[in-house]
Amino acid sequence: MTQYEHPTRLLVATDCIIFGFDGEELKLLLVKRNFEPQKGKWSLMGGFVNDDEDLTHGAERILYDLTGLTNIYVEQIGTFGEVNRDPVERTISVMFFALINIHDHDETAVKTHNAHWISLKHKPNLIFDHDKMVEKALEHLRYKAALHPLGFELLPEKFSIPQLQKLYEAIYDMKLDRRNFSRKILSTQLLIDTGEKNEQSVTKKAMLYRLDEVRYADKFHSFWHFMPDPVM
Amino acid sequence: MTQYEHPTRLLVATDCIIFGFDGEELKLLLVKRNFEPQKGKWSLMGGFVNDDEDLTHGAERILYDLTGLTNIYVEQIGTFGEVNRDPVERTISVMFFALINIHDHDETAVKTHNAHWISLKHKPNLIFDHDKMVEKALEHLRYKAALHPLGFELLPEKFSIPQLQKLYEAIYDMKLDRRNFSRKILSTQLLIDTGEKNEQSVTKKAMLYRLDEVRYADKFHSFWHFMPDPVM
DNA sequence: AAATAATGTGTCAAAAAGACACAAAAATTA
DNA sequence: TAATTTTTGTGTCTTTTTGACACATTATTT
Repeated sequence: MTQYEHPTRLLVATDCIIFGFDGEELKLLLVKRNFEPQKGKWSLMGGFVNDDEDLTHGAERILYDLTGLTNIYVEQIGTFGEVNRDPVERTISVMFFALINIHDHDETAVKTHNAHWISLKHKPNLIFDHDKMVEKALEHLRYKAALHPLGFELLPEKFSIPQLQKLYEAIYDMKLDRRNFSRKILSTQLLIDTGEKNEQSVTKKAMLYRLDEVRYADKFHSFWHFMPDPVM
Repeated sequence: MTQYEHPTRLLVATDCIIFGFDGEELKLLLVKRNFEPQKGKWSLMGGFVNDDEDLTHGAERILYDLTGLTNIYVEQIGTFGEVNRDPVERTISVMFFALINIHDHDETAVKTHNAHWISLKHKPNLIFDHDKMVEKALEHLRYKAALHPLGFELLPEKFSIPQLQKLYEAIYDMKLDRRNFSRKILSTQLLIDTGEKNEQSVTKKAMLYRLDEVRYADKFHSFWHFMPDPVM
């Protein structure tokens, strides 16, 4: 047997929902399409899966093309396959969720693809079902960041606790108590004091920490019950 | 435009990982294949996605064929698409996770498909990457059942707290304290006392409860931090 | 009638979470 | 230059939740 008898073969694509954080707002890397179909409209970055290519490889290829980065935090978060989701031709799309440190990306590559970092709060409408994809990804981020310490993937190597708090406040769109936040974060023992201070700050300079990589890898899969219950 | 120019179109399948609980053990509904390829071997129930069929519809069709049930708890849990995962021909497989009350299924339909309920602990090796699929599904069940009250989907309409505890002990393969378990379950206020008792029991008959459907729907998405931290 | 097995409920101490206050650092302004 | 403002770091107190454990009840078996 070299082929199944089933008649239907479909286009398979990967679409990447790429999150970044600039210190204030949660952002998405979106593409303003300068090609058909839907030229001029906003969309996620995606591409078709090749014959000889694993799904994850396809996603990593796209992410590398667009950001110049490898070793990105990537997760598959689901597959959309409704018959009419793509008006041109039926396409199955596997969604990948990526978190990057926004300052690390290759700006030239981003420009080449006509991509832009857009604040989630000002996200334009996207083509096809890409809005639903973003929603799914955001839900996943909120779900997972409450249970695992993956927020660090969005921050620079050295960061302060107030910065981390701003990130969590951006993810959940809510205010947190500074003192309880700090206590909870420090109790995880995931942070190592660098001895340095954040010189960019306007007022009191905050202490900079870095992630304890060993402990992070070790504790990543243990639930940490971090955020208060999201009543979804 | 009626077609994209990209050359590669692939077979797309759905595979269903179906869990049931008999009061003692967690079970899987598996198929002993009486067709090629891999005739005689065990596998998950699956099928190719048709031209005019949504992914979820494909999964529900398979589940209905096999169990005679509709309104099953179903979730998409991921997509496997490695180039060589199916030795016959490259196939993308979208996995669906289903929880059913084992006593409700249609035995004739199950027999017709040469399917059997197999205890997870005695699961045989499955074809292709189906073992990895089961592992993924079990991980998902453990993850989700700790956070959402979805265990009830596996129980009959009326059930006792000790029955529920046995289910959780089967899912996590660990013993729980009876008194603390009961307290935590009752504090959710998801259970309604039916006033009846479990007459099948050999010794003291346990009180039977039923799910508060309204509260269940309402609270499903709020995290309930149910199990102790699984140190995965 | 005593022993056994399973069920229902209660107590107590430790840990975690939530609410809140005060002091220190660094820039701004009066 | 001194007071003011903003941001940061740390501590306390109370309430809630958790984990460990004991005892009484029900129904069957010996």
